[in-house]
Amino acid sequence: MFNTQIARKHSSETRSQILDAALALCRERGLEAATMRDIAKHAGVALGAAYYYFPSKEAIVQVYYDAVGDEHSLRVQAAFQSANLDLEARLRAVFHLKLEILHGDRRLLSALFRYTGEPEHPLSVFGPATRSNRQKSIALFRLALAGEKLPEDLAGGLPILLWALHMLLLLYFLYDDSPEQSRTHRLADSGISLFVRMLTLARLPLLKPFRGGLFALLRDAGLFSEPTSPAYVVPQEEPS
Amino acid sequence: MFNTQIARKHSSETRSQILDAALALCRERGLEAATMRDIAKHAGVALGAAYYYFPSKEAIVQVYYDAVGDEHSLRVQAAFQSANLDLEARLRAVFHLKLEILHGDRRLLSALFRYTGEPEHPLSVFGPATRSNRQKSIALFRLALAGEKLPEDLAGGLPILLWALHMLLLLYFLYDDSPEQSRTHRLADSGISLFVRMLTLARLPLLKPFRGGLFALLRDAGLFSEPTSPAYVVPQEEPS
DNA sequence: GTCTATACTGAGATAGAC
DNA sequence: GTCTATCTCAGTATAGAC
Repeated sequence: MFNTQIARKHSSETRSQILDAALALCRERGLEAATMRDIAKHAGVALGAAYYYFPSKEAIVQVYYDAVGDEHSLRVQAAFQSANLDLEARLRAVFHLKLEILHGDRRLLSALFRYTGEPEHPLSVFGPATRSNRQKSIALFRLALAGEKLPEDLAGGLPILLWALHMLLLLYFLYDDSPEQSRTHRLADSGISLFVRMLTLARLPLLKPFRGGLFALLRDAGLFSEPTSPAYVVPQEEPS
Repeated sequence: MFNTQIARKHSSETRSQILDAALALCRERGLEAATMRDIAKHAGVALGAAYYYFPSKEAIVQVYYDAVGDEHSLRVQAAFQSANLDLEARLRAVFHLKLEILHGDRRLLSALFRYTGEPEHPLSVFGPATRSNRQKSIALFRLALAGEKLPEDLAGGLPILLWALHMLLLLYFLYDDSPEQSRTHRLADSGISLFVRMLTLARLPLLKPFRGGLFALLRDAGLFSEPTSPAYVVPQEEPS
């Protein structure tokens, strides 16, 4: 599998030319329709060069997936540092920044969703091969919740639950034909608002049976048990 | 697109030989790995014959999708007629019968999920082209809820919500490596139990703000508004 | 190590003979 | 209705220029 560390060995700009051409073509016409030959042609290189840098079309999607995650981490951290936000505002930042990054990339996102039903595939967003992408994303939700006083099970589980809901939102985003996907943004806001209210409600003893039932269900589903390296919080930028 | 009505024009058994071979191969090795050439060979016909009956490989998946839906409708109706079940038992029947039908077909199901992120694709389970499959499935959940006294918005929305949850369960099913996917079955039971309890809770006036918020959210998401032909209840078997 | 040119393979899909 | 031959094109392989 391609990974970004190898990139440094290649001195020229050829790689990014190919990547740019690939992403542009995929944005325009989707992954299927963007052939490696077209990509190479648009990048001004031979077919072999494209395959030299990206062993397959999927490798390009992988790089895109990683890049989106990194960009999201950077922007969320910047937002959290630049202002003292409350829980709702932090969650809104996480969701809307993601949507902003993906704005215009719905066809690329479609390409990624394609492997969702194939657990063994290296690009399955729920599969073992993308665990580190997932962990980085979950860490952002954990960061958003960091200020809250929560019982341990919730503190461990809610970030994963939020991540899962955010994946559902991205699916909604793909189907959202409103201008600029404004419906998706509104849905995110309503959902976050409801989530925050429920979090308050969940502390009421009256709702214990409900809360217990729901979270037992999520725990059974494994939603609360994605293994995490305890020390991991947020991806660090390597000094170049 | 292929549809089952055309089938009658083809007199021979060739079609079902091809279909059987195709489904067997796809169950065994997945859609990608099952080539049309292999399918034709296993069915004992030439490549051209396979394409004569199924204009594309996707057409085979389409036929499978339709067949699963029809089989599910038949079994659910049979279960509901053979005994007087309460709500929880009816919902269990709908969920477990679906899982039984799909048992052993996880690779085929994977193939179907592949198009979930492509709204325009004829096989997208959320797309306009599969609306009738969806309506048939939603009708079964409506049937399961039929005995309950519900406010109008819930009566309209809950079947769609249950259908959406059932799709999530199928995704879980694909990732469930427990023997015979027993975890999925248990999760279905817990989820149904919780759903029924929540339905009771939702009637308490105390929870009005919560219920209002959640259902407003789902309505905004469009989950409650999939257009339905009012007269439609359950697919009828055409007398042959 | 970086890249070009070109030919090969395998698979979906089609045309036309019978 | 069925077969054989063929087309197209993604992806691969390779040989070699620099």
